[in-house]
Amino acid sequence: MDTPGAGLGYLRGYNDALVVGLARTMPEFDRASVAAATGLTPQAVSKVLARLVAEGLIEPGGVRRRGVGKPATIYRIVAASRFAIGVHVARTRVRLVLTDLLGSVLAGSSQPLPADFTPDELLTAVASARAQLLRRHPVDPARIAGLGLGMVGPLDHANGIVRDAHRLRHWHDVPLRELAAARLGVAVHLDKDVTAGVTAEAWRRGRDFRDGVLIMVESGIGAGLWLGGAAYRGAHTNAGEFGHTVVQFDGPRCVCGRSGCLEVLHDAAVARGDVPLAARLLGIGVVNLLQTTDVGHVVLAGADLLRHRAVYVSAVGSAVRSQVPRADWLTVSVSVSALGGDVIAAGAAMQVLNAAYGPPSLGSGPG
Amino acid sequence: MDTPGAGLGYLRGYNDALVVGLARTMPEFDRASVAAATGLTPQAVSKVLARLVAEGLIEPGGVRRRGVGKPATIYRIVAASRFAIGVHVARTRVRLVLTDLLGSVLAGSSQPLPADFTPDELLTAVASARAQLLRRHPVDPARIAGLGLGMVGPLDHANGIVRDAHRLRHWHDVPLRELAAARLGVAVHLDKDVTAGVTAEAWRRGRDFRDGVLIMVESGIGAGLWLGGAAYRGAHTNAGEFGHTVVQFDGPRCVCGRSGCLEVLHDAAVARGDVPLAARLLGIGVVNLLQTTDVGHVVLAGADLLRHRAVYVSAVGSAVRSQVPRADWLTVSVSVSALGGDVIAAGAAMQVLNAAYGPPSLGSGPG
DNA sequence: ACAGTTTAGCAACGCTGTTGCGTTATAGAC
DNA sequence: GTCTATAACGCAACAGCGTTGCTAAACTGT
Repeated sequence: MDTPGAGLGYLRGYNDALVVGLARTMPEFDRASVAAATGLTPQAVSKVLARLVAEGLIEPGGVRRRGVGKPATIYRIVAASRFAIGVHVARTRVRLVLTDLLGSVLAGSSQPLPADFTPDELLTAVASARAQLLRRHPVDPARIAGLGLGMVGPLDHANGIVRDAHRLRHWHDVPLRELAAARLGVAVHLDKDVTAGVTAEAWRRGRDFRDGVLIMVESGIGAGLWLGGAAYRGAHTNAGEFGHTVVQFDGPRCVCGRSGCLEVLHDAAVARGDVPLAARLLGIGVVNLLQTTDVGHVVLAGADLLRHRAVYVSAVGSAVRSQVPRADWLTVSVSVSALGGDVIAAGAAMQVLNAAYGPPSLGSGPG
Repeated sequence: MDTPGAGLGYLRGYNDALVVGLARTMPEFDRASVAAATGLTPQAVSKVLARLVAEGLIEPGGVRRRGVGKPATIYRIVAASRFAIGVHVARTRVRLVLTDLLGSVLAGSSQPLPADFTPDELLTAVASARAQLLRRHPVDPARIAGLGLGMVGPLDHANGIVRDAHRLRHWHDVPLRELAAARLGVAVHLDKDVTAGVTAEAWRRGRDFRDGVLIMVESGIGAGLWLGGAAYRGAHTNAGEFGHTVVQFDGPRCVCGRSGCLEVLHDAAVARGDVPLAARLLGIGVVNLLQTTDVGHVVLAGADLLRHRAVYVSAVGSAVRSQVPRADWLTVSVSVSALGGDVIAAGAAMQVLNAAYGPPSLGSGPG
């Protein structure tokens, strides 16, 4: 990958994204508060706000009187100015959601998938679900920023190619991003399901969520990583293969070839009906992840986890409280995604929004 | 932390750093190759090169004839244009090195530390070792970019405060960066030892080293993380506490309170004289780390590891080859740091260089 | 000697955020 | 009712970034 030089366009995109980011989490804001939060001069903020108003992303709405002096103009984000469609490709069905610029889910639609579905069968199902979705909740097509796909890896995010989707035949080196863009006629984003999921949390929570992970338990265990204010995918889009970290090195053999993987132990406990043990094991894995990445937020998700939601939250929460070294400054929040079972699909949509209205990427190589 | 807006100064710093980064790894280069590598126009590269020549960081040296046409001017980095001093604070001694802009170690100097040394005793030892170092290898003081400190955590990198250095009394909430700057009269950088170490590898290897970890085995096991082209420290400068990840959840109790930590198992094996087992355990931990972070480079370091260097390299290498899912695109390099026992001190020096001549930081929040 | 090719750099330009300062709208005092 | 202090807004000029257009310079090959 090249390390591109930066020009004025990068600057504009970055500062615009900074303001959009503030706008997402503040119900209303004025010029002064943006200037204070960004360090930009009020005059520079005026120019940014003018650009965003021209694009329709924000709108002025009333004034704020703070005693003496001319009242400040108040701005609000226009949630319905942009939309995105997110797709969660699971093993037996595909789930689509429509979100607005705030990341709110407006509507959803599902389609079953044939066993061992092909790329073509997937795209047929997506096209049909999209039509149903937009019938159910019509929006101006010009305002749809694009369509995001979240699915199981391994895949190559940079080039939009599915390498070898786990437990799916017909899915070796499939250039899905291009196929989908051609078939559906929109800009397409392809990423791992868990990375899409953590993007949903980051987009909705804003700048507080600089470092976080999304733990997904749903036919396997994976983690989506958001590190230093951006999705982290690793050198080969393979980061977060959290289920295949060993927590009992002399334990039972896993399908991946290693012994005592978190996933094999967890699934065995679930199979025996011992969900509390499964949740405790997940807690050990989560604390391992915290020791390694030191993130501030752990978000739990996935159909298999949500089925025993209370058990998992309690086990992971107490693991974090008791097994992370005690220090008042070492704070970690543990929660279940507010998006529930839609988090992956919604996150796929928000990856599209993040690409268009989030900070531009640089490939910032060292020195 | 604020998320600062970006101005023209950021742009300049970023593009300058891009070129310095190329210059570090290319023995000689011309305008065209920089333009191709960065995507900047040749004219923009001319301006950057002129700035860097004016600063003395690079110099023109001869021409390159490529057949017909006017020969291209070739440039070289001036290794001796800048220097930095790096300090590795260990439990019983302090090690200083002097490096140049390329990250080459020019000279070293050590001092013993009293048992349970205080901040003041440390700074006295550093001042004395620095005097010795500069007597041994005199350099223009104006060319010394600063002094970096690498030591055991937990600490607060952003504010330069040692929180609770592990197994050291007198080290609670010590504002060491300010104390050292006042005492030594130079710009000071404070970071965890392992983060300094991985910075050394990144600074010397350049843009190939976008994602890598440095594994250090030296009175404990830790990892320094370099993710996405920058040091990754986590939300509380506590990332990389790799020794306290559990690899045998029903294993023996560790000092940290958890059971079956990598470190407690590893140290027990070493204590029994079973270094091969210790190395195998480290290999399991390294593969766990790879599953989580998917980095392209694993660098081994630390006095306890170097003592049995061949055993560790072989065990970790074969673990990576046999336990990471086989795929031709999933390439990981495993090596021992070429800097040997100086990697932490040298890395602390390179953190200073990276701050001054590496890419400026943004705190790029999402959206 | 000349043509063709490649590199270097001056000058004008568009765009970024910044600075200086005049304009506008309010609350409070007279 | 009028005036003054205050706070926010925004026009205009500006410095500095990379870009574009073009000319000059330095080489090889004919």
